Amino acid sequence: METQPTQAATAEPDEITREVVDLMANLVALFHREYEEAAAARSLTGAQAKVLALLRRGPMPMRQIAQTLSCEPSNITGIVDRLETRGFVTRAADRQDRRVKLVAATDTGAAASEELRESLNFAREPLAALGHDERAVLRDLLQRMLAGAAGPGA
Amino acid sequence: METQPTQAATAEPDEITREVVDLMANLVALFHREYEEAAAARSLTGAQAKVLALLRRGPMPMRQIAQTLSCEPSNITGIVDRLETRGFVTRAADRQDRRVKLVAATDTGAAASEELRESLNFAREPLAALGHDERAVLRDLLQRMLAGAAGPGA
DNA sequence: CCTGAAAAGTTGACATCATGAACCTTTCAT
DNA sequence: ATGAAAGGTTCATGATGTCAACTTTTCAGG
Repeated sequence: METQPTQAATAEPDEITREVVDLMANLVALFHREYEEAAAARSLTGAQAKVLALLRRGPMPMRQIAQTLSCEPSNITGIVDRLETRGFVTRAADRQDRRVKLVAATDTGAAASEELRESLNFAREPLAALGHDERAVLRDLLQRMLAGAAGPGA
Repeated sequence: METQPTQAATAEPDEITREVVDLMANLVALFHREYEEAAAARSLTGAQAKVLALLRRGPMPMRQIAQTLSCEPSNITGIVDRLETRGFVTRAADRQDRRVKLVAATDTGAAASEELRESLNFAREPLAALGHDERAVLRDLLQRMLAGAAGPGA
């Protein structure tokens, strides 16, 4: 199966590409809704849940959080403020560079984040429509799509 | 490796499902970022662009917009207000039911929405890695995933 | 026909998110 | 030692989102 050269990767998308884009848009909307709902069920906002999810791998400087989420550092200040007030994260100065504030999830915060992740049955429902082999095909296709673009959670 | 299934209530997420979910999450993040950027490049917010996109099929009552986007009607009021101020949409009372306000895209609004849609090269980049036949497979898989869930573009 | 309940939108108050400019502290290169 | 640069914060501002209260319109009973 050599890739059918559309020979116009930047010019005009064909019909199938258009359809896939629309399907992705719907999927994105669906995912977003489920994520917000699951977060709200734990009295977290989507943004707070995203930050908390980032901290699963360990403490992280404010700036890095902002870069990962593609937003301004000043925005993160407020989100972390609210998470800190509720006892989900802590702020600590970095030993090496005292300008840096390392944000770390507390046990409570990590538990909430993990719980939320488990409850995210977004894909469980839609994916149930697919068989095992089809899921494998889907995985391979998605992997190749993401191979070129820089993933955020890398 | 805690492959120990704590419970198999509805479906035990196997390894492939888990991988697909993570891939989807990355793809969703990528798509979302591109969408916001493409909208911002036309001085539209994501929410405004979404509403405008909904009107591609024709005029729509406020309430239906709210239901489709899963938010409160009062929220739509503000978004449509701003779109109307910029001349992207119009509000008109329905003939049959004068309580209903039909929101319709102006030519300018429709053009902006279409232009944004065209510029969404999110999929052009990642999808370029796939051949024509593979894109068709992907489309079919996504279609079946969305068939079960209530898609917004229904 | 009249009255009241229900539906569609709007308004207002309020919290969150997001940006940009100005600012403080710390680091680092001269 | 001095000044530039970097990491965070603060402030002002705008957009998003919810909820409660309100207006207008529709519709069902009496």
